Amino acid sequence: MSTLELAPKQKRPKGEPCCEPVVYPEIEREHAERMAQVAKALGDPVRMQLVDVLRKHAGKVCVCELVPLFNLSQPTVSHHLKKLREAGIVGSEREGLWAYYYVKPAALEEISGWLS
Amino acid sequence: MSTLELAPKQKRPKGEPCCEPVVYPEIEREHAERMAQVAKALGDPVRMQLVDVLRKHAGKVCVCELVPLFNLSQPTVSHHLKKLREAGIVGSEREGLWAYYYVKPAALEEISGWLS
DNA sequence: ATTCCATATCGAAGAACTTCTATACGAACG
DNA sequence: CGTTCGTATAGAAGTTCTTCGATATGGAAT
Repeated sequence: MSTLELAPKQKRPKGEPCCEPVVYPEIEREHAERMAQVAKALGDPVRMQLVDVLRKHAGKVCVCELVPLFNLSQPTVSHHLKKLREAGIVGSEREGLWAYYYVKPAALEEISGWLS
Repeated sequence: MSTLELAPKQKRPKGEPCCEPVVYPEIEREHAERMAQVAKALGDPVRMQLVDVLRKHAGKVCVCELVPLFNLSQPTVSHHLKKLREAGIVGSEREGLWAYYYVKPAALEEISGWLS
């Protein structure tokens, strides 16, 4: 998409289109879709706070500690964690009865780099 | 949504305590909601590419140049631009028949800072 | 004035999301 | 074994999203 150039505006031609034809940025499409997937996963206040807690903790956090942070049922928190896992933002491990979640920083690096 | 107060963990009736020491959130609910709103607006590939185009051009871009970038109807692109405007990510100006959109960098700074 | 043009809004269809309750699963305890 | 506990999944209800075609809006040109 960096090679994309937008034509300057011209006076309105009678029967012709308003703008020059523009090349679709195919190369950047996968990039945008990957970042949009991550952004979408972060686009919920509950998941945003879940990620923040996991990030600040810089280690694994038990689900049983995450559930009481919200006025939500345990299955709902589990659902949000699953969404974050599907987006590649977090990973999880089982230890006996308990499940521990942690942030996978690589998933956030692409969008973070794009934003800055 | 929860105010993110941490309830004390209940330990298992028998055996070891359920979890590691409690983790406290470092971002407030309103902060998370604001950033989630921006992330949600970016959580669509079309809007992600729209913002990318506007950012790379570092100026105002006519809607008529944005529409042919996508295989979407003009009302759909207009709808996505409206979502970005509602999230504070872009602004728009009218000049005669044409509408020009531009990025408002401040909206991206908060989430950008949080990510890095 | 009237017609044309670029954009925004409306209304609807179908998909996806968030949340719940109920339940299933697997590990640990007795 | 059966029970209990922490977690995940299933199914359903209600809401929100994405997209379209149709139409409205308002500036510009004839």
